[in-house]
Amino acid sequence: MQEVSLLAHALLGLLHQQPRSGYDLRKIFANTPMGTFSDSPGAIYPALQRLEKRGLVSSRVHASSGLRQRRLFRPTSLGKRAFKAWQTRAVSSDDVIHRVDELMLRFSFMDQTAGSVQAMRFLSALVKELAAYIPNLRRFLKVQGPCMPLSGRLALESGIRGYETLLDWARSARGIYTRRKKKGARK
Amino acid sequence: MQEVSLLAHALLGLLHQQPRSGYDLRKIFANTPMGTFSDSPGAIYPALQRLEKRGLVSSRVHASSGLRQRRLFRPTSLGKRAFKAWQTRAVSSDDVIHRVDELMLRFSFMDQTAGSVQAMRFLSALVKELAAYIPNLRRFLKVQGPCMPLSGRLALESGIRGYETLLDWARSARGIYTRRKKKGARK
DNA sequence: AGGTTCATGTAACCCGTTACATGATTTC
DNA sequence: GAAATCATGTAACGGGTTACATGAACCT
Repeated sequence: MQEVSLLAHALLGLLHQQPRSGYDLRKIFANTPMGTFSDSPGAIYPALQRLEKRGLVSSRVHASSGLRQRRLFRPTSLGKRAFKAWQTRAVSSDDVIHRVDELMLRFSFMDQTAGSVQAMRFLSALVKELAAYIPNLRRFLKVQGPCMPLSGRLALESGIRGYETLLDWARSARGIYTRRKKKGARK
Repeated sequence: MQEVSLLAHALLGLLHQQPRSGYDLRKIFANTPMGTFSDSPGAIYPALQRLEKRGLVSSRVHASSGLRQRRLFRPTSLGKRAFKAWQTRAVSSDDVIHRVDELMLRFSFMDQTAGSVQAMRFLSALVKELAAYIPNLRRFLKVQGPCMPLSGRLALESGIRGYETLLDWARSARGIYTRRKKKGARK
């Protein structure tokens, strides 16, 4: 699949849950914690058009029973495959350094579309990369900190704590999947 | 000041520390934790040109003693004023929801350019907005969590923990400034 | 009848990405 | 003298932002 924007992946993920219109998607971005994405029509409608042009979603106008007409989108089988391929890509150190948002989006829809085995694999890879990266940041802070201004040092400390929190989260999330799997096997 | 991109603000902040060339700035983005910004020449050189066109930075070619020529940039007085105005803007709930990165960048250079009083003001406002916002997220998780897929719920939990970590950090950072100020006053 | 919400679009602009280009200087 | 690094740029492309536009259905 040709590269598709982060917003487009968010749309594709949401369409995996159920068919939705552009307006539905806008409301999600406007009213839920997924609101880190833009809810502007100028972002969403063109993104949906591009997805359709690339054959990743299909749409049909619904004008059911006196309601306003809505164009409902759903992923095609190509779209489903492409989405899963994107989700299950290897987690690189570059992802951790430059694209944490994308990683979290990939995980958000993981067990619906790729399954819990993939989710665990993902979390393990994330733990590994974070555990490798955080010491570099700590080392940088230790070496460079003394010659940095206070606010700069504190800002860096904030970033590091964010990564540490993410690492804690990833470990506990992995634990949840592990316990869940054992319980499933015991049945 | 007309709106200027986040990257441009990062450049302007770094130029407040000392005059630098485009290449210097690229190296900073390539080799330090400020690497969330792009180090590509196609981003940085045009951004510097725009800053110069708007009168926020000035540049002069240095060809000192057998070295390669470097174009050194420094903020103009207009640039300094604009940067400080940007840093000391009120912290809105919208900033906390959609532009945390920008908030952290604003803080990163705070005590060099706006002073520690502004830094404390900023941290207090940040604490206030975060303390107001986080319960909304917790509430959403409690209400919507049960009907969300596991990975979605966990992703949201991760986001909330990130905000909680940021709140903890902001409180402790404020404490550091407060103690520092008292100590300064005692002298 | 008039205002609000639903619902879908378009167009200009800005700017970051990617890739390419160029030449000088240092290093081996 | 070849390779790597220093140093600065340009051009095509993609896509998000902002603002505007349109009309149907619903509410009062």
